Amino acid sequence: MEYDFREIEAKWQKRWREEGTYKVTEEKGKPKFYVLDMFPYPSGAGLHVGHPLGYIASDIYSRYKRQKGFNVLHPMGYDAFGLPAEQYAIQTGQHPEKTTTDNINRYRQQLDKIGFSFDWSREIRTCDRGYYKWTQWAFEKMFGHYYDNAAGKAEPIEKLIKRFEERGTEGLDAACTQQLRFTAGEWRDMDAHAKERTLENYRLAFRAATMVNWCAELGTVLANDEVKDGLSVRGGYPVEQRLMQQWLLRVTAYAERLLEGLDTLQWSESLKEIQRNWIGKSTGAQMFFPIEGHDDKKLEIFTTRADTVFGVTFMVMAPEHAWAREIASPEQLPAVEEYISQSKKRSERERMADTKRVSGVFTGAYCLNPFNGTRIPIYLSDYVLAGYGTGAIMAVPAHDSRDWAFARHFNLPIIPVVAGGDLDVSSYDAKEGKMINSEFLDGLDVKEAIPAMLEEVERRGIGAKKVNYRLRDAIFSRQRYWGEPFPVYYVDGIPHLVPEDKLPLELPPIDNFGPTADGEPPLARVEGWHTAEGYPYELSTMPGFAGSSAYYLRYMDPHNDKALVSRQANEYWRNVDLYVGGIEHATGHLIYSRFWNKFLYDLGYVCEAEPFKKLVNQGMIQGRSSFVYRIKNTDTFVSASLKEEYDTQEIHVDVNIVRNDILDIEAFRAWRDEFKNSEFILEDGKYVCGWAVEKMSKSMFNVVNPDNIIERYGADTLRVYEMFLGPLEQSKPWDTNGIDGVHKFLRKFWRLYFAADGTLLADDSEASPEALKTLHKTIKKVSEDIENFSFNTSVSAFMICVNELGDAACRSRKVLEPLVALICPFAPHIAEEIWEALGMKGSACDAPFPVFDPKYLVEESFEYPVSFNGKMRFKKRLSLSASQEEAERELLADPATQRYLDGKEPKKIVFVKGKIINIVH
RNA sequence: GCGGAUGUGGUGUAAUUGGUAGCCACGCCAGACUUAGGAUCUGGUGGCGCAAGCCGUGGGGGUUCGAGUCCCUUCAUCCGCACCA
Repeated sequence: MEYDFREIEAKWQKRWREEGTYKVTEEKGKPKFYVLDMFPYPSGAGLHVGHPLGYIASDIYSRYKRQKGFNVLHPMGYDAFGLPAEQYAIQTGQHPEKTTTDNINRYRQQLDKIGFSFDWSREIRTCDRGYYKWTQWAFEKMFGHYYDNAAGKAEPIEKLIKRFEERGTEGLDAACTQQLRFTAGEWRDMDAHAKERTLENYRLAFRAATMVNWCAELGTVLANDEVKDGLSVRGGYPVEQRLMQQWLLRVTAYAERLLEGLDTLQWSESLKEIQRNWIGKSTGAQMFFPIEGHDDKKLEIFTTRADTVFGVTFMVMAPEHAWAREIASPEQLPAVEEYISQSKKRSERERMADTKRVSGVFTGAYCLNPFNGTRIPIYLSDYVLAGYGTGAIMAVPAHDSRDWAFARHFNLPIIPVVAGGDLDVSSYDAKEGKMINSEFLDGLDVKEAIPAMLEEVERRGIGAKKVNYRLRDAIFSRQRYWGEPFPVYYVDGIPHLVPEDKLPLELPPIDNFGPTADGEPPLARVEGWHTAEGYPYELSTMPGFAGSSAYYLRYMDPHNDKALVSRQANEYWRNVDLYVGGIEHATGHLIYSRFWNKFLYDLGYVCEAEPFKKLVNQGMIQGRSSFVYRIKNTDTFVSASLKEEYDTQEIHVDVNIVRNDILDIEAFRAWRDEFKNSEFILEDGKYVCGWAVEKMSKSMFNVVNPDNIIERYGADTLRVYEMFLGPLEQSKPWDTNGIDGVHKFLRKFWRLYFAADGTLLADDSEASPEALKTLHKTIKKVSEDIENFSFNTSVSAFMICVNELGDAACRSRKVLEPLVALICPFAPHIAEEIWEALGMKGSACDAPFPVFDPKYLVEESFEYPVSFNGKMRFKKRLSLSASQEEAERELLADPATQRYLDGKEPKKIVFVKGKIINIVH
């Protein structure tokens, strides 16, 4: 009986489904382990072989942990709201709900064939009303809270209102959009609109008019992480800056905690670094520079280099700065107006595109250096951003390259205050060297001068130490249909929440998905999109990241209609022990869900401050495209290594009709009509294709579908091969060449247990020491590899194991039984089948994972290398019990040693761990 | 510009963490078998050389008895941020 993977895999997948093998419940006293994959967005194209890579790795780890005795939560679901389904709906008129359901069904079929140990009873879909109820609920909680910096946590907005009534803003330290100052009396005098506007300055979910990334083509705004190089990530359409009233989440309130929390996480350094850069903390000072002729105004700036204040030769304000017109001198005002309107016209994209161009205008106004009273001219320039710091800087051209370029362009003085560098060539930006021209700082090192100056700034009352973050609040509304509706209605323009017991506010059906004629979001088309009293609901919907921000919590308790997650379930499962997914979510989902979790943590709904303890980023699977070379203007194709002799054109060819770079010529002729009369110039009777690594996509004809692989080789082969391909975290091209090796390995594995006629070979004979050694060597290696996510090397270890046991004709159950349990995480179907054939109890996936016993690896003698002057010459076998002196004596007596020493005396013999390694002579 | 990662045979990769470079596979070569296959099995396969041997981990330098691994420098590729003061 040969290894019939088709029958075996169908049989076990059916049994797992029917018996609910992978269903888990909370079990007090049994240690839990939560393994999560980033759930997929079910696109219309289905899965290609790259998608399951991370799922296979996490499945191996889940199965391993399960065999190690853990209660493993390993769920799966779908991130089902989002733009592509809606774009498709606009093009075809098909309702996103239908296409999404179709796609999900297709995904599920594909996933099921791979043999995952998901507990599907916990499946969630972000577009289900029972799910998005809790997305809306969390939003309402954010609306109802503000962030108290003094308390270091979110607090109910009622507390803030009470405070305003009693003391106004006095002593308030809260996260906000703008620093406001008002008294209790002023608060009481505000009308309802003013009060709400004031509260929205503090709410964690709030409305504000902000510059947003507007994508006209998609008809919606996008978050910063949804835009790349001025184009939308989805679709690649141009994005422009626009001032719009939007809902936002005050993510910045948590900037410091998001940063600090990183130190507690087992994430890759590179990913943590990406998040640190995105949060962009910088420590420095805010300082006030008096403006000449405006006694009531001091120009506020932020700097990280307070030490260079004696090198300030001009000031720069962003063109959008509130005082830009006010301080301009009458002579300069027209030029200032002109510059402001010009830079308004330039989009963010243009500003990004020519960062080298220097532009600006003198305002005619002057500041006074608060340290030495020097008059400093104030300029406007768009290299200063309105949205960061205070929108104004002190310029130190000697030590900042942008200030240097500006000074050169406008012929402004450049005063060095740190020794070093050649200021005729460039500025000297390094934070090292001795201070000069700086009065009391002279002679100090920069590293000493910075803190000394900060002290001095505070002592003289010129400013204060200040921390700035680059992180921005997340824009939370999308002018689209296929997303969570905001549970918000407006009374006289003031937002009110849909009562919690009325949630969810369901997404109404619709049949035209485009924006309305006057540019309103699609929900404006819905008749009756208002409360019973007739108050209109919010028209925009929530962005894609809303539904994915707390989904890991919902898996803990997916059917609960009283809470997002019950306290009991949350306290058992706590947080995700292992999260596997792509690095592309570094500045999106992985920031938002940490924020979301910390917010719920502050409110006491969850018991862990961080959602994902350990995170592994699987690499991207790229495509490996194949090419044929057509001689221009002919139907003749020339084999790859001969192509230089002709004038050829490179054409992508479907990788599925190429094997080991050899083209299937008949299949090629049949592939497309235009190739049916092709002629070929061969080499060695074969047509060899060229190849290149490219993104896996239909247009490159390099998409490989897992269903085809499974059909031909089986799911176990696919699983093992995907792991064998290389290190999990590394990006690599998919190359179906080589899969035969893995498939051959599984067949060899099968033949360890079954003769050609299907009879079981395993018997009760004693295991040979060699076989036991092989087994335990493999257990050791595989266990260590799984813990280190080094699955490719464990596959190699299995291959060596099978080769050795095959050569030794090992039949002992003492070796063959543990081996099944060992391979089960990788190839569960074949393992179950053999487990059953061996007559073992229960299921292989519940079998205890074999434990390594070092006693089987103990040897009496050891082979070690002998090198001379570091050059390896021969190997020698030595008794392990020998002392170093004995070993040395025996080594020197060896004729081979004498030969290499060639009569010379050894100067030194180097021993490491009792082994002789090197003889120096 | 700043930050991070990577660089090893024809290909994917491995290397006991400073100790025999190339494990395990793919491919290729030779052979066996055969109901001729996209089958199976055996042997070989880093380069140069008939050989002893020499050379080899992007390049150059260093530390060390010994370097793919550590340090300096340089080049290339990929990723993230980007006028963030």
